Amino acid sequence: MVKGAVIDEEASHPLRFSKAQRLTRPAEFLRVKSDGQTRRGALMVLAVLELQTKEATAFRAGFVTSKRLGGAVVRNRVRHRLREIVRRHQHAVRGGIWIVIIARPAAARASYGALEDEWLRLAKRAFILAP
RNA sequence: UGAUGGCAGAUGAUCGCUGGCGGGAAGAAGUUGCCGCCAGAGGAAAGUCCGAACACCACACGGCAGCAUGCCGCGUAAAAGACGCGGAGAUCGCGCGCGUAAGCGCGCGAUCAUGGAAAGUGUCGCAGAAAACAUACCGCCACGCACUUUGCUCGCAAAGUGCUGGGUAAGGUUGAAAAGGCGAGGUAAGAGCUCACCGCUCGCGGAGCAAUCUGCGAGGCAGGAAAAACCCCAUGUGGUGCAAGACAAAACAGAGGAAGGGCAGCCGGUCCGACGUUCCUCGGGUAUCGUCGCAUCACGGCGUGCGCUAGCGCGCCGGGCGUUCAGUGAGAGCUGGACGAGAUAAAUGAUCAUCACGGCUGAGCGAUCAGCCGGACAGAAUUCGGCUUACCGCCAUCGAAAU
RNA sequence: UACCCCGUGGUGUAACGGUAACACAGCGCCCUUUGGAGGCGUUAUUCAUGGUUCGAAUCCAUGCGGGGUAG
Repeated sequence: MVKGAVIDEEASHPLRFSKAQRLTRPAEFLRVKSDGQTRRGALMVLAVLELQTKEATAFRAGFVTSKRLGGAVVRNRVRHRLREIVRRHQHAVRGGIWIVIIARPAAARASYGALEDEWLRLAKRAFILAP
């Protein structure tokens, strides 16, 4: 009864993407970078780490926008767009993985649509989309 | 095209992000997620160039060193230290006037880190005689000596040349800069040597809060530039920065006390004791998806909860501060209303539509319509006051130039 | 976020306030049958803009760029 109410509440906002679903600690980023596999694109680099845990937890994502992209405004905009792309496609991604998206300098001038196409292409190649 | 001031597109939809308050749910709790309401970047939030608040560390007193500042007045929390406003002076440019000239006066504009070069040390390349104590190169000048020529009254005169010592600083070349300028007198030649004017310095008086200006008199010219060379004088000045710093508590060092059996460990002495063990208290640095600092306030009153009290937390009302709007006032100001971001891999967003704005193209006599393109610089990070730099454009006021 | 340091040819370094020097690299020419070595030449808005000064790489101010330290 209580559990059902929780499910109903979650279903009312299916596209929510809170901080708990993001990678925030430096150790987590280092782990994905060293143990994960990377796919390189023109606008971004996608790194994926398979977790060994048995239970099917939701995936977690981290975003890297270095100073090479530009000023604070440019970096914020790119990070917002990448987060928006992952948020909108979060139900297409399977669970049990950590992913890190590193923006490359060309992403500073790319539009939202270009970033979205690039992300979908890389995600397909990395086999992280749900069946 | 310049100055000053203002603005930094709006509305809606869908999906989200962060914080606060209220509600209710899970959990032992820290917390976690849900629903509703409210709030959520700038004129530069930037650079970190100055200053302040605040925090910690250091601190007997005096001095030195170092650093900073440097015309005057006022304002500000900020004495001469950030800065603003006003004034004084200097330099440069333009125009006008006076004057033979040197120079002076007036107006407009721009710039100025604007104490001291008569305390000292050092510097001023090349060129030039000389670059700072004028030891004077070419010169100029008269006297003396020697020689030559001419003249004649035959040892003197004139002219010229050379030399030693002397007098000068007028003129010359150089340079960024040359020892007051210019005119007249004066002299063998010259020189402020003397004089007029101008500049300079000093003294006295007047105006001004002051910087400074100005009148009169005197001196006769010393005192080249540069202190963003060292330096001197005066004044000010502890250091580090919110990653400052405070707190919490797990584990781990360490200290003190108590309990307990003479043993599971070990030692001394021979049936007692130390270390160790267990518990309690104190305690240091470190780690932390930690908390506070930190979101306008070390203010007042009332209510309420906790507490023996002191006091602490929360709410409401009032007050102060800041921003902004409205009214009033010549202005200073006064009155009233509204509002007060707070993240931490770091919120304030993404997408779409409509309207407004600017530009271009096309159609139309025109109002206008259609299409395309554009919207900059840039993102709070302890807070505040300045400065500087970046910036698509739009609006208002004032001014200038050209056509 | 706070603080600190550094900017000279393509690279690494020099230069009391007085003509920007040296090495290596690059390019061109000479020498050589060819190449190497060697010789000669060339390559600088001293990060930018102002200021002080007769004169600035140097002194001063501001900006720009780069790097570092602190959890």
